[in-house]
Amino acid sequence: MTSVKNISKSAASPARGQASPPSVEVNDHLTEAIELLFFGYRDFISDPDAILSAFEFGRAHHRVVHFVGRHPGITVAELLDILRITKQSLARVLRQLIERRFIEQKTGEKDRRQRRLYLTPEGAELLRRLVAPQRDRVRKALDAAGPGAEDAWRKVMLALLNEENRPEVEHLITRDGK
Amino acid sequence: MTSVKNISKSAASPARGQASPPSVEVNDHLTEAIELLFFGYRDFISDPDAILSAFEFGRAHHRVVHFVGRHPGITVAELLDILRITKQSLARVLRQLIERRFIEQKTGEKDRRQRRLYLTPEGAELLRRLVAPQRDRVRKALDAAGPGAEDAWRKVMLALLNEENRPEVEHLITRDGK
DNA sequence: AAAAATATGTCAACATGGCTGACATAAATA
DNA sequence: TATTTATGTCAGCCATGTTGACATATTTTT
Repeated sequence: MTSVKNISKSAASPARGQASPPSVEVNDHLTEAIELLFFGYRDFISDPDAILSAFEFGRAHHRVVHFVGRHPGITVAELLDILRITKQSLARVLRQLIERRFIEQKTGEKDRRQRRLYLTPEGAELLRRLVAPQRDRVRKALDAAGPGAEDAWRKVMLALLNEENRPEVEHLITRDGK
Repeated sequence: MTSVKNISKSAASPARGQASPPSVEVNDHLTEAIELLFFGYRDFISDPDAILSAFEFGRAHHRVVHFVGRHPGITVAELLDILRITKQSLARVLRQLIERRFIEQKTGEKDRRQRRLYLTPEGAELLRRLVAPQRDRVRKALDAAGPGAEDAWRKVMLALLNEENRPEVEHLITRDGK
């Protein structure tokens, strides 16, 4: 039996590193921050995966369900703008979500070319289950970091965005209806 | 000519949302934080992609180059622990990086079964180019958020980690040599 | 010394979710 | 009426994850 099996160790033990000190990379706070983002995001998206696999869905489905839940009646074009993927990529997961009745389409009232997207009750329930562990995680992290940390954290996260995306994202996350 | 082309809009205009107010999702600070992570990470990894594509490399290569650069002499098993992928997945990108002389292997001195990994000068140069925009981005974000924001941000990011990974990551990002 | 465990590599097949290109339809707009 | 827009769809490609099986060299255990 091989020791390094075909699985990534479930709770990876610390790399028992004999690795010698770095050559090219300096160990400054910036590099540490880069890795915090990498590891933080990795863990952040880990919770929903187990839930999704029970439905035979993937992260792509998660994203669609999330943003349709946040923006009921969103059009396909708007969703594409948020996700930054092609309509063909979206179509694949969207079709599955519609077939399995997690999302429904309604023809736009003003513009009947549009297919406005809504969560069904099942879709809303799925979203609740997906979002719960992420909310927990964020709440605990903000609590643990102490009062005032939230403001600073948000400022940094917003400032990480590409300049040109900042207005959009500020609008999206506050969802002030436009 | 279709209006929603086969490309994700380069600098997506704000979703010109007629979307009605949310039903299931409450618009609290936690949900906003979740989306900040999503959008923040999305932009954060966007810079290196252009550079990588010029080399016909992908994000998988980036991750390998990054962690080999940070931990010269790292073993394959250790790298697998960090990346949490299978050795078959790693093998594919590692082979390419070795063939094209961005990474080299040296048989372990103590344990001759090990293949310790090092960046070649070309690999180190590639890493520098990949990391530069990310460092810039983080530095600007921390500056923009004002003094003291860095500490709070780091605390939150660390607290976002799975409990069991926290010691490992703290060790990795500070790389205090074990 | 022989047996077992470990570190690594490799082949083959498959799944997910990106991508491009081409084309189709219905509805709105010029 | 002609064009543009919003959406959908087919076909195929690519990157990067997965599992399972097996091979080789080396170290460790018995």
